[in-house]
Amino acid sequence: MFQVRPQQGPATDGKPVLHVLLWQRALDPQRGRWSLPGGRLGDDETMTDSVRRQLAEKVDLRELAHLEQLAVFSDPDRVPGDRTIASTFLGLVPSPATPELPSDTRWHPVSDLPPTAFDHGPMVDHAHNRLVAKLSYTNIGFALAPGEFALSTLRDIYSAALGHPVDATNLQRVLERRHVITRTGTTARSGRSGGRPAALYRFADARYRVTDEFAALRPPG
Amino acid sequence: MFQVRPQQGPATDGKPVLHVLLWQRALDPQRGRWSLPGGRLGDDETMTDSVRRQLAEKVDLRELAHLEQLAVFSDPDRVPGDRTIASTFLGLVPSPATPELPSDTRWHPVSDLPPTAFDHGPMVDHAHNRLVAKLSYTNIGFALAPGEFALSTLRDIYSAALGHPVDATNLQRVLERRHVITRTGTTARSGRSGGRPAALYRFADARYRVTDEFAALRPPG
DNA sequence: CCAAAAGTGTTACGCTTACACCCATGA
DNA sequence: TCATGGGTGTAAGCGTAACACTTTTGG
Repeated sequence: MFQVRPQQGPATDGKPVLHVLLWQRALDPQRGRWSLPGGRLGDDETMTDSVRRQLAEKVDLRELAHLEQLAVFSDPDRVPGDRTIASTFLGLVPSPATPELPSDTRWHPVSDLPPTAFDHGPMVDHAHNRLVAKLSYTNIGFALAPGEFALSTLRDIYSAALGHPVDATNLQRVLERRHVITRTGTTARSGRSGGRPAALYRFADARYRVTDEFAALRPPG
Repeated sequence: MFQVRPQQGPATDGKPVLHVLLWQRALDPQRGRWSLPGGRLGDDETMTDSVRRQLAEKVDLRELAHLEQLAVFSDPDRVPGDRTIASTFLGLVPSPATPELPSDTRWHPVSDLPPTAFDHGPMVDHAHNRLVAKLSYTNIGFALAPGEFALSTLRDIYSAALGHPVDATNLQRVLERRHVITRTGTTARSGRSGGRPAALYRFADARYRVTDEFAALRPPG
């Protein structure tokens, strides 16, 4: 479960950074290490249903804008004890939301993960890679962005999720040409330091769609 | 399991076409329909091990040049009876090989599938889509091509797998620039109808590699 | 009037497709 | 020498990144 949120800590400038939701294990094995939310699959539920059920214990599911199956981790020794197979999912939470969290649960910057349990570190890496790729050729950004937003906000979100700077100008034209975002017609008020008020946009669809099979958002340089 | 092989049948010109290996069910449920090879996962085997074990019953595994996990199908009603979850794999067999097959097993053109069992039709579609995508940005072609080949042969293979015409000239330059293929230095003899002898190439690596994250092989037009 | 932020116009570049033209061989 | 297939050179198209310049607001 990923969300772009302001960087924590006193000495930081609150710049938006991609975070992942982790949960600290209270019991052995691997007590104290951080895990992805999850659990066992019930006999009569879809995997998706199961994931939603597991996540409901951690956050308010109304915040979940996208949920999608990713890879399966099936090494027989990936966890001690009985053999278990983990099917990972990509969940996305839009940016301004601040779901209440249980005390054992916390958002962590993906670029600075705490010690992770089992194979959950590689799982996060893999999911992040998929997110980066999908930002290029789908409209998946809708699940990270607010309902309406200024382009500079969207740039910050893409930049955080992709892990490299993004030019707002070019992002606008790319996403408009693909009909991924449209202007609402309204404009935001300008901030206290002045500046021209920004036009507001929204995503054209609130459902996952492949918009351009061969598109790319490249890092600068 | 995919392979590019000459089109079957009397009235065809033997043009290479992408085929998938299917197996005809002898027993109910769905007797007579065609299935992907597979079976249950043992307690102490990796999924990959399990797949290799299942496939060994159908073909000589030395022919298998690539094997990779794809999506999981987990709808509780996808098969009757006990709830089962299917994890699909992409297997590739190089082109000139002609593995011996059991009598209930046959190669079928992916563009003309027989009635398939359960959800195996969508599974084949999905695997084909992944193959097409990966031909663009990885060296996965090595697993469909012979050890050495003329460029026109490789063009036929790519064309069959992608499902659209491919220009041999451009394929050469694209794959050479990415260091996916290299010249062997030798040349093939020209066919009985004359023509300039073709230079022979081989794939630089015989292992799966992402060669260019943002590359594309587009259909003409 | 100045600083700050947003938006526009334009150029440059990389990668891919398209296609006309030249090369080598067998009959 | 002609037909056939292989190979080279080159141009065109498209999409994206880069960046200078203009517009609109607040102090």
